[in-house]
Amino acid sequence: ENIFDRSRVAPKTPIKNEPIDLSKQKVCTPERNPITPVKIIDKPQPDPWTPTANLKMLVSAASPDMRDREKKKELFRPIENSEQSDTPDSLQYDIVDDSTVEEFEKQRPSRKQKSLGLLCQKFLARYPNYPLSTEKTTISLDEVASILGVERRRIYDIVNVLESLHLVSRVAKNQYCWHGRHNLSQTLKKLQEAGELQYGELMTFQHKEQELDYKFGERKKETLPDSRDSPLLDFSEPDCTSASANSRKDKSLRIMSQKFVMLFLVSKTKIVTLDIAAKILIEETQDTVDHSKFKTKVRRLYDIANVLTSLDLIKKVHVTEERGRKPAFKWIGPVEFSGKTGELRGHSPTSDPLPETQREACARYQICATGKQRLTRHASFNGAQPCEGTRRKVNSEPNSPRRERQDEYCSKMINLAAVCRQKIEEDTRNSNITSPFSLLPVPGDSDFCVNPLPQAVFPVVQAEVPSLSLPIGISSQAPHPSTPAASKTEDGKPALVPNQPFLCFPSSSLFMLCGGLQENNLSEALPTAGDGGNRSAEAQAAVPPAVCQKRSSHKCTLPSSPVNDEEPAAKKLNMEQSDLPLSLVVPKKPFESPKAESTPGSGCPSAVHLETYHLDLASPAALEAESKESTKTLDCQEQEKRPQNKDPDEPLPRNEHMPKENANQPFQPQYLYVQPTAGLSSFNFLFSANQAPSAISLASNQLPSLSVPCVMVPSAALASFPLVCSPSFTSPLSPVPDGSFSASASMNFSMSSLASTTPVFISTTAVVTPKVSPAPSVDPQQPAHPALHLSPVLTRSCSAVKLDSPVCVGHPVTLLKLQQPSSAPLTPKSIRPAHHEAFFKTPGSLGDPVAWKKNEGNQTRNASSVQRRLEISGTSSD
DNA sequence: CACTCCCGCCAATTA
DNA sequence: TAATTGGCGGGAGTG
Repeated sequence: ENIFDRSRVAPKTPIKNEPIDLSKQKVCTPERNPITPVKIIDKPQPDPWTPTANLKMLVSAASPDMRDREKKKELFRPIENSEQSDTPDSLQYDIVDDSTVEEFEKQRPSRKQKSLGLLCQKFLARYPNYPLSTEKTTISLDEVASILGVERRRIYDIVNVLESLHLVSRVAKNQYCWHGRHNLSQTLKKLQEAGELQYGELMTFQHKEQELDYKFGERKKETLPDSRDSPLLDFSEPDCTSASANSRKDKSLRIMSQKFVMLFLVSKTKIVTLDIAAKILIEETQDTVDHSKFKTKVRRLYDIANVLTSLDLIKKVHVTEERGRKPAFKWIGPVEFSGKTGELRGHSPTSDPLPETQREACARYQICATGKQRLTRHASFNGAQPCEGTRRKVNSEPNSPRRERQDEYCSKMINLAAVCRQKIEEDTRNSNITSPFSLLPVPGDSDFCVNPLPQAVFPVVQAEVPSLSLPIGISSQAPHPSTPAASKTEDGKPALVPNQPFLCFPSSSLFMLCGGLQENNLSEALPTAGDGGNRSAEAQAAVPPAVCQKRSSHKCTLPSSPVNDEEPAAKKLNMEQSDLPLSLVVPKKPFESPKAESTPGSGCPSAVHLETYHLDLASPAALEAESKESTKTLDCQEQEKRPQNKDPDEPLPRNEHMPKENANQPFQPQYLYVQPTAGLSSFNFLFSANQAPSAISLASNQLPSLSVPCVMVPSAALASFPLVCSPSFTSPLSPVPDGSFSASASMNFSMSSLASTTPVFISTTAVVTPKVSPAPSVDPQQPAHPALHLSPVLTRSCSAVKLDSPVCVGHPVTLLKLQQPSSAPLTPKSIRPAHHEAFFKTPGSLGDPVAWKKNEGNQTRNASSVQRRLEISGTSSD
């Protein structure tokens, strides 16, 4: 009875505005019913009708005893604390109020009232977000359960999630210690780092999926724990952790919660769809996932999501895909603090609200290959290690040791990739080729904008996909391996193009690239793949930068890493290795490594490299590279200046802008290429929007020719080359020196020639060209018109772009199609990007030695039939 | 009908 | 062995 009364009273009393809550609670609690207030809310209504209501009544009645005892003890404290210190969350309180209100309104016990989210809010309302450091608040499960009027089981659900974020820790049986959000930022940071490592590594490595899959299937959770879980979990807080916690084996809910959070932190878009998350979290995966298992996973994710929502870390959104809308959650909590590992910001979650953070997160590229094929792996870390800033905690070990984990990761990644791929495929098929873009067009919300798939999870996937799809359409042709080209990609391995930052992947139908990739990884990986001879030293230089970026972006940024890079560079992209596979080239981000130095090739190139580095993340760099290659000549001239400037400046500038790392990371360019079935035939380039590391300080100077990040896929059959520029470009940006990609940049491309036949798309929004017809009539030779010039600006700008929008959204896309006569993809191997100019050539066009050769002349691009070259540079050529 | 997700059985762990 | 934890999935509420 008391309860009821109170309920009425209480609810209102605590009105939100004031600090009320605290006071309320205190007030109430102290005396007799400490608890009541909360419960009250619920009870009032339920009582009468529901069967359960009766139970609850009973419970509540009974509970008082317990409550009293404990409450007196502890309850007060929390409350007090809360009052004092924090800035309590208004939310919680508010919520309470609301609930109360609702109660009145409805009297039913509606299911909603019993939701885990609401329960969690009530739970959280009891404790201060930022409790005084000195006091520890202990939480008694029984007590809380009785107070809140729910079964213990539910409390476990809440506590487990909170524990995963270290908001609480288990002290003993039935006892948890409330830590509040003081350590939340640290925890998130760690999770982010862990997530990057995991996923990042995955990306880099790939094993045969199959094998992995099997293995993984077994292991499941455990894997996680290794790398990150333990750390996360473990890391103790000063206050209360108890040892006991450790003992527990993996608790799936906790682990799932962490993984789920990691997905958000790693995701560029910060949006994760439930189904994707579920798939990723299911070890086994891939296609086969059992339906039932999937359902179960989704249920759990809802549980977790409800708690996270109560914490205001995520919110529900809907992502509209082609097919329809899907439930998804968007991260609204602090984003990245990551940059500075060392620093923890303590409580202030918001530490970095800025884009930077995002960028950072994004920074590295991730690449996923899905489908049967495998991912190409790159060894990421090797190179990376040096950089390590972030990872440190994660891996204590050196690279090698962790194979297992890696494997695991790989598997996960694979799964993810597979999932994405499936979707993509489906989508594409369904919709058809063209559609993809259309999909993209997102309007406004960022949330929504995202593309269906990937979006949520990995940024990469998301945005890109759609765009990619286009190409697919094109694909009509069969793939053919076309080019023998220079590249040597070995089997499926990705190859890197030396000068440029590209990766070639062999066959797989789909590739996902995420911005962050580190060059390092690539590079390393590449080598394995086959580095073949291409690597030109020069090019290498360029590459290296990328490496740095990757991991720790921060550190890396610098130059040192570059050295390593070289190797990678060597790799080239030839993709042909396999047959059809498409090759993707990912531009590396050249982050700036100073080292770029001037490299060898022509002076220009070096400059370019540098730029890229800056961009590093940003794919832009890649673009540049390509462009360089192709066009290099042209651009060079212009750019030369820049380069020159750059060189000297580069280093500095970067610094300025970016605080390096941050900048770097931030952008991750993400590319996704999906090979249409046919796809191979054509060459597709994808530029990611994001990528550009805006942050990067690409100074204009730097910009070398192109720093656009691109992905090239050669498709033999298709003659066409589709180019896609990621939205980023499109973005408005004017030429921001900084790195933003300005529209202008896009403009830069000189596509004019292309225009007619070749379809070029530039749109801010996603444009789809479905048809790009493949073969276009375009003449390859045509003129070079096609050449694109990317102005330096672009590159720069690119970087900037990334911020917000993830790719998906409105990025404008530009597609260029070029014919490629030959299937041979290009292999820039030799590339040296040196040129100032950025040249984009298609393989075919390669013919021009000019550009290419510029660097060395050696390149053999014979194979390719590139006919067109794109110049990207401001005006130039053409 | 699809999406959510509550509820509580029951197994695994602990005490 | 009893209690605590927590995986799991049926199936109900909601829109």
